[in-house]
Amino acid sequence: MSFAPLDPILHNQLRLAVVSLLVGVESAEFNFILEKTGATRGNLSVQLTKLKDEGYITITKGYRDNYPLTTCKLAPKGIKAFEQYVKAIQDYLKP
Amino acid sequence: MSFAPLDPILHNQLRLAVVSLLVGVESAEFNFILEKTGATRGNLSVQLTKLKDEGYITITKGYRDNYPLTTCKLAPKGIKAFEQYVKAIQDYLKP
DNA sequence: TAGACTTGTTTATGATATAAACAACAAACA
DNA sequence: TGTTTGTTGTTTATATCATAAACAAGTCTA
Repeated sequence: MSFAPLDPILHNQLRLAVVSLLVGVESAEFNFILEKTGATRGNLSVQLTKLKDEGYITITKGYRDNYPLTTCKLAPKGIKAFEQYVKAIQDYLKP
Repeated sequence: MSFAPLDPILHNQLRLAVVSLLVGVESAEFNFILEKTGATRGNLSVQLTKLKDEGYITITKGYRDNYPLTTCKLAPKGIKAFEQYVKAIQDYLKP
């Protein structure tokens, strides 16, 4: 096999976008990610949960101005997985 | 949306590997692709058909030494799509 | 001619992605 | 006050997709 396997958790447009976003920042709020990715709330909620379940991100729930506030932060496992994914997909991109 | 959409036809490990392989060569036989990608015959058959239906590759069926011989070649549409995909996914890989 | 091999296709099913529907609470307004 | 609109997310229903197992059609060989 000349092609490294691609982490199926990251090989999804929205999840990859989320992790890519988080790599650049300390943390990000639900609505910020929503806007940057253009996703629907439902889809984003599902994919954030998946990333959390996988240990790629941590999710903190709080309140601000009386409204729920969900904050996401990349976990070490997520960082490693992202770096690994970036390395792996290079094999596919330059023939 | 800060992230360009990723062509769903190419955003699949096996199909991306196939197209990536084909970019480098004039054409490739079924078994060659099979070996290079490590896929199963069934899965490869399905994904090649999908790439053909999309107009990304052409498939030529013939015989060699009395056995069926399936040969694949990248079509112009496939080349463009691949270049576009490579460009698009860069947004996701460097934060 | 029976059995094993080659080359691929079809199909069955389990997983996945996504949007629609829902929920819980807050604020505005009548 | 109470009802209606807005905010922030979650749950669920469905349609699609990826994959391997089963199948098919022909070939070789003993």
